[in-house]
Amino acid sequence: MKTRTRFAPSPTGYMHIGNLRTALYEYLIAKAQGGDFILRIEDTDQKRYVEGATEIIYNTLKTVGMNWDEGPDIGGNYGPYVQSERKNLYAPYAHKLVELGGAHYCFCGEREEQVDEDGNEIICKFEDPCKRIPLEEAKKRVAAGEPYVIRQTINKSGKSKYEDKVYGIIEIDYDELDEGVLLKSDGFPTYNFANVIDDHLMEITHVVRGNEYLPSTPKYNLMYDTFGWQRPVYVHLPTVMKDAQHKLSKRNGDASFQDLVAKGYLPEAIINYIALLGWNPGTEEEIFSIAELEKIFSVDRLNKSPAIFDIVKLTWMNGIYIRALDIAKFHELALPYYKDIPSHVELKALSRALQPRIETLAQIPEQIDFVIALPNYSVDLYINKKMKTDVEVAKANLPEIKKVLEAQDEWNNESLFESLKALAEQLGVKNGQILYPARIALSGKETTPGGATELAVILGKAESLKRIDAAIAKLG
RNA sequence: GGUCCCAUCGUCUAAUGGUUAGGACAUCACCCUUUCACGGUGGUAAUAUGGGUUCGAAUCCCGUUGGGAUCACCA
Repeated sequence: MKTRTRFAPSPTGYMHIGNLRTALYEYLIAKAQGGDFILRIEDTDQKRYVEGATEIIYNTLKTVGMNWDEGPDIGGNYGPYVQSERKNLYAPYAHKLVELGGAHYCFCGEREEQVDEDGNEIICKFEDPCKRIPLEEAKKRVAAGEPYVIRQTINKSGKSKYEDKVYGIIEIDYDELDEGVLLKSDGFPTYNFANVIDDHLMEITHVVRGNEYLPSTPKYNLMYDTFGWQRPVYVHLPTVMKDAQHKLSKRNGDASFQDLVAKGYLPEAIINYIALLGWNPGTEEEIFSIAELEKIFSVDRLNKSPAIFDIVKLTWMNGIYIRALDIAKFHELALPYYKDIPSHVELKALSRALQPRIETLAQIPEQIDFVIALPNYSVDLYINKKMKTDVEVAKANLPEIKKVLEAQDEWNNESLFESLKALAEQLGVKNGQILYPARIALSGKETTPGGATELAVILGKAESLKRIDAAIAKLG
């Protein structure tokens, strides 16, 4: 049988990292076995629907290259792929389940507050009195227009048992399972019901989801069994944590995929990083494209313990991806961060200097502020022990540097470096005693993206000479 | 609280009864060097805890501790 997995998000807002990782594993499980990856929108809770949320889901999946084989926008043989459009499909199954004894009509009405301590009000959930109403009578009340919901009936005792691909055998006592609502009074199914019906009708072979569903899975199995349907293979995933105590969640303002992209992280790096959060290839390699992951992914190597999302390691990995970019591509990505740059600046040279030095694109502005305007720096910057240079050295050498630069025709890194090195030799001083003061004069900063000659190329000849002049004046 | 799940360096993880417990990030030191990076070399750093089983346990079993999940007409 062809492997089919689905990503079934609710359109409730941004795509957070845990969600994206779940989608990724669903995608990879399907693709590793030559199967299909289906996108299904679960919008049965009308109250939580957020406008534009489905577009975010589409865009995110497309950006990272997780192309779905069937979905709301492209259709498929198992549509529709939006649960609200499937609304009329669920009720008949719910009524059928009642006939089969797996569910019952419940007229308890909505409970405002449930009483915990010795109150009798929570009995509806575990031992619903409505399930003792004779079916014929219940049907009459339904036909008469009395409001009702359909609840799951759990009459079994003993232990339920199933196998999960990650966690192994899970046994839960039937007494622990609540008789939850399957069909709401508004006629919509709950997740508990809709996912079973849809996964069956869409012939989903592997149900992949967060491990918060581990305890409720026996309820779904009961339904599969009652309908006489084959249970799917279960793959429950450990949680992605923010720290040892807290789950990563959008509500707490934790980074979403789009937040990370906005902060200058590359989608490829994000995918690579989250693939390794709870899974490993069994080798010591860490850098994988999604296409490579499709080839080597296997559920056997999925981990069961929760993993903490480490932005520091993601940042390192992002740096790897940035450095691997060809310079034209990097330049294109960097361009939006080049704001307020004067026209004399050589942007290509700037990109070349930046690429090996940054780990996220968002680090660009802090690196290039000196290009926009020379900071009002302290002359103490000219003091550097290792370079054997100080204010006096700068004062003596800067006018010589100026002469060389003025005479320089070929304004590129190699030629400039050769010329200044020659100057050092001619003056009988160390390279650093020329290059260090030059760099400070050009940038006014202690650390810069590149050495003196690289900065000169970035700034251009006119601006460079202007800054050297300013430095000479400053030193007095 | 009941139930379920989890537990190797600070973090992500490898080692499916026998390894000097390996790698990566971070961190520290050194090298390279035209500042800073990049790159290179090396160091610090872990089997939560107590019992078993076994010739031998990170690995299997039980308890303890710690953490997470779940118990909605949310998904």
